[in-house]
Amino acid sequence: MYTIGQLVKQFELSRSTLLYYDKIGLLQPSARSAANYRLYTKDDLQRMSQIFLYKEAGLSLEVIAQILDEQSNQPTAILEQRLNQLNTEISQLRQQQQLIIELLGKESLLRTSRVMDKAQWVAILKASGMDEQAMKQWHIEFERGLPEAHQDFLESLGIGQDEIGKIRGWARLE
Amino acid sequence: MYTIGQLVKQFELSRSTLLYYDKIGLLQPSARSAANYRLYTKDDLQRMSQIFLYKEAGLSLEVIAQILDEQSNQPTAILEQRLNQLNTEISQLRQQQQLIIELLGKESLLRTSRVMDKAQWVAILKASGMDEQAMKQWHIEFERGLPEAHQDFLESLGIGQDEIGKIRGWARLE
DNA sequence: TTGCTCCTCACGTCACGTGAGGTGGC
DNA sequence: TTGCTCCTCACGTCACGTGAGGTGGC
Repeated sequence: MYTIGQLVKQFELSRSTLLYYDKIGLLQPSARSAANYRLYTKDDLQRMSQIFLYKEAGLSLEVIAQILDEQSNQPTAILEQRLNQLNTEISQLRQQQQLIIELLGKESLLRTSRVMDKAQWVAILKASGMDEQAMKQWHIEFERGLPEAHQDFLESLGIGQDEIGKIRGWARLE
Repeated sequence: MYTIGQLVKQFELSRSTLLYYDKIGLLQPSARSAANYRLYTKDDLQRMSQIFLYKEAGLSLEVIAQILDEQSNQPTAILEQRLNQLNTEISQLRQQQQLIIELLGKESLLRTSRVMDKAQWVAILKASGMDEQAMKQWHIEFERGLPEAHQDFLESLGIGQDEIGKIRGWARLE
């Protein structure tokens, strides 16, 4: 049996987090001491570590409760859904980055910031010995092997949807 | 003079958003009609479009208010800070992606998801004609031109910090 | 009178953090 | 008695969304 303070040390979380999980029914201690202290069993710890894992994947507590309490709903579908959501979230954040770069007047910051643009990327590929022909081939292979990731990568360079469409178009054809 | 409904149409936002901005003092209409309707002037619209822009960059309303009300605090520093914050946020989301991929048992989903790993990336580069030597050169150029982005890119492939350290190490030396 | 736009509260959200005020075991 | 860990409310957070109940202009 473990008290709330011992759980706090095991997993790195706060006392109020545990209180909250108890309140919403996500993790309720299996027993109470004579002095009304919360007492957690090993099973409770087990459940807590599951919760912790899914939280690291960014799932909401409501969804985590669903996974843990209804075996019917397999986690696979939910995780795949979260994966998709992550893609949209990341691309939104990248759009914010591109906007800020624009607002800042571009040139000065590109080297220290971690945002790349098309010109820089091409320059690096050329400097390492790639020619036009090889780059074309690279798009073709990228599109064939990982079409979604290809789209995503081009977006990350701040290339517009129209140009991305063109690139992917000829990459698919050849 | 524009009513709240007209603002709602101009910018695509909700009535309650405007009410909220009024309440917290971020955007208060310059006048009221006889019937106590909020009346916004062109200056108010101007301010609203500024707010909208900064919101798209992901700034909090509190920070936006600071930028708009105190000219002293130039937006540049704040925007650069947000840029850094975006980098950490994005890399956190990528870690969530990598974790989910692990949980899902990897293989099945890599093609449809947008997450790449090292092996796939190398395969594409090779298929487009790059050899070991050229890849080494590519790391060297990447490190020289955009060191931060290089780190970031390697992280996005799910490569561990230790291996990243090694790669960047020899890329800097040669 | 009927629609429509507008008004002002007040409460809910998500995952806790932060007191305030109090109790039990060494 | 002193520390320490624990307890139970209750209120705050951020950027709104959602009613409830009511008013003014065509």
